[in-house]
Amino acid sequence: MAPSPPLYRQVADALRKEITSGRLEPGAAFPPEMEICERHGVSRHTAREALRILTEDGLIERRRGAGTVVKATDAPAFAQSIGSFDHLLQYAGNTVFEIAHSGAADEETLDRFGLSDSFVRLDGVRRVPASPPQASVTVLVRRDLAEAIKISDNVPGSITKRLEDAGCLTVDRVTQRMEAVGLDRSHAAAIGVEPGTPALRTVRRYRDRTDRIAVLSESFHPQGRFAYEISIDRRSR
Amino acid sequence: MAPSPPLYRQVADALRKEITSGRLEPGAAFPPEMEICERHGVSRHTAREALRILTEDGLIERRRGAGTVVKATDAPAFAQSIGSFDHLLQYAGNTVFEIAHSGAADEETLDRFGLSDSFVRLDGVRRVPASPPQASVTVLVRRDLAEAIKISDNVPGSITKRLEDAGCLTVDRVTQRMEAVGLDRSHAAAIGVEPGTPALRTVRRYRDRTDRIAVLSESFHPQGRFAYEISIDRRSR
DNA sequence: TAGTGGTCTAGACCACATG
DNA sequence: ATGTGGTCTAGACCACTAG
Repeated sequence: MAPSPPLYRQVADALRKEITSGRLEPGAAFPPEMEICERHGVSRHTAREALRILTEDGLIERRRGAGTVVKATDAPAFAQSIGSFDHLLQYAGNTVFEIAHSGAADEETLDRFGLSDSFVRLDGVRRVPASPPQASVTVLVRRDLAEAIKISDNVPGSITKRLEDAGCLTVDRVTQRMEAVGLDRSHAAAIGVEPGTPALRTVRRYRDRTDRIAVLSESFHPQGRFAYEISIDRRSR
Repeated sequence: MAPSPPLYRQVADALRKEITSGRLEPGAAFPPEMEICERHGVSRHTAREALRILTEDGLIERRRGAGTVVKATDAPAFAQSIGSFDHLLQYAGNTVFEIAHSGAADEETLDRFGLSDSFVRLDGVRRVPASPPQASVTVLVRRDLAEAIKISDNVPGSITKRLEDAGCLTVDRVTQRMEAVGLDRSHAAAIGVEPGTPALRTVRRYRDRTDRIAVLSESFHPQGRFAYEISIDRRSR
């Protein structure tokens, strides 16, 4: 005989069906705890445990005093977990950002990335010391942040990590865009390959708690020197 | 006056320090619930609530009967949440996988991807009907799965979704690898571009609950027709 | 067999939002 | 003022693991 699942899970599954079946639209009021206790004949603790599951699945939203409302009709089924920036960046810890030029970012550059604040621009390559460059990199740092730290010609690790360690920035969200391009002359020259060589262009926008862009990086990884890997797991239920 | 945080959070923070300070190594035994109750003068429910937080942060691991052990000394700070396969694939819902050739996958192909089981190979393109192809695609489906469903020449959406909907597969983990390449003649011809055109090569491995590879897809997105975007948020604490 | 974590009940007080 | 969800206690029984 299959052992029956715990009570709170049975209640959660019953409630989940109310939502995923479409009988409860997003925004609709959800029954209060006491009603669930009575309807399913369970204690409040058990009902709350069930509601906790639905909350963690993102199906409902609860507010003290106000009540519970339906938030979504289906739950995200997969999650990628990332341990640190270094993991996100997927650079070996021993790579260095070697800066060849720096200065204020011009209007055209800011326009190209849709930036409105004032930024400092750093151009260079990323490599393991004494190895061929892995990528040609441009980093734009918001001026107030760039002034808060000293940036030398050789930055081990990443600029954002430096900013976070210095306490001037907490990154709250990163968006990343990747596409294939052929390298133009300047990027090709920077990393010593032929113009037109296929490359992975990656643009990352780092946002702070106010959702303002704090740092933007654009990098070009030529064919054969880099691959980006992610693993996505089904959420444990 | 700042209101003091709830008891269970205070206990959780105290316990967390025990771990992150390094006084408790990964693998070390963690105090049992009753000891925490006595040490902090709280009820078992409150202690459990604190332990739940540490569990969700991945800092400890609990096993009924066996006890609690330290799992890691720091918690993943970022998480990417993905709502569905369609979101993962980032194809518009109306794209179609048009199959040009199909048959058993040959030894060389299996070797190239490190596969040991027997697979069926499908070659074709992905596109919005009546538009230029977005990508040249090869899909390898494990033979037992391919035989379980009927595969026509035009598959709307994705093969894995089809398999999941039919109930013959539950995908538990997807790994994805992306890099830039120049297109070879056959892929270039399939999507009507010049050989050597830069393209984003994406290989996805879909694994079932036993961690066996169920489906593998390789796609080539030429320059300008596709960009891959992800957003990663700091975990709310 | 002893001790652990998992589930469940009954009851209480509180903070907060809404009418 | 009422009802909501958030926190907390005290106590109980059970399933499981390990010595």
